[in-house]
Amino acid sequence: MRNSASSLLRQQHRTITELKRGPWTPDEDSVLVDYIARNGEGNWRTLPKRAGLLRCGKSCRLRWMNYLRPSVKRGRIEADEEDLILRLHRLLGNRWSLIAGRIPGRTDNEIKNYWNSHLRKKLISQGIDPKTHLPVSEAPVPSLRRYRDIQNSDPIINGQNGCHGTHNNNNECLSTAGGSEIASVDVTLGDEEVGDAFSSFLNSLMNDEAPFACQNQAATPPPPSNSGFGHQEGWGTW
DNA sequence: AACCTCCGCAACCGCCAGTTT
DNA sequence: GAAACTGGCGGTTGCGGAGGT
Repeated sequence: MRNSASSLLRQQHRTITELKRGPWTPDEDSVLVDYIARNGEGNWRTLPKRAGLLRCGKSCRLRWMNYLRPSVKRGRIEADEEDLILRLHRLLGNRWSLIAGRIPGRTDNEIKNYWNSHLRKKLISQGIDPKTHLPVSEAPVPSLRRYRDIQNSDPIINGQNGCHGTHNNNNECLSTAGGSEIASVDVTLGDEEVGDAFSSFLNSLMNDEAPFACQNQAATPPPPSNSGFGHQEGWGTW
């Protein structure tokens, strides 16, 4: 315990005395880009030292992921992208990385910022609860029936716009289950049963079996990921 | 011109889950 | 099996610019 405490202190001391924070300079950007071009991504912890940057690995990763990657699309969010964000958020909630994975070139950070600064306010001004996507006058917790209505009325979710099956962690289509399964759940269930069914639906989302279409499957094979949902927004070297 | 407020966005923080030792 | 390490995620912060007074 004492070892880890002193290690932490050393780490903090190092952070305070050696590591740079705040906005990145063009010079730092080019060092990072050059390094990754030569050596590829990964090993973020040791990357700064090897690249000669006075940043923590986390900061380097964030800068690369959100700003420097060639696949990152800059500029304003288009109307169709906004529409897609709204629909995906209605289904997934604040699962920014999952949402970003379905919008080529956009990062989770960008979508999160756009949501918080634009879309959330837009919905509120329209009298819609940004959490439930329902009119504020309605019950805060969506029922399964309402959930089914959302799915049936949404071409992205109900599969009229591309694939609509289950996906694994690599964002590959596995089956045509998912949305249609949920949509076919008996809506005459009692409150508790509805709660259970809804919970299981949410669990399926937690396993990335989201019943919505992903339009970019073929063109954008995702990188392998060692964590739950995978980071699906890019397809460079991982 | 100076000050204030608001807004957008880059960056940071804390936590978690998966992997490695 | 436990601890340490690593990468990733979502929430939050704070800076800088724009616009208003």
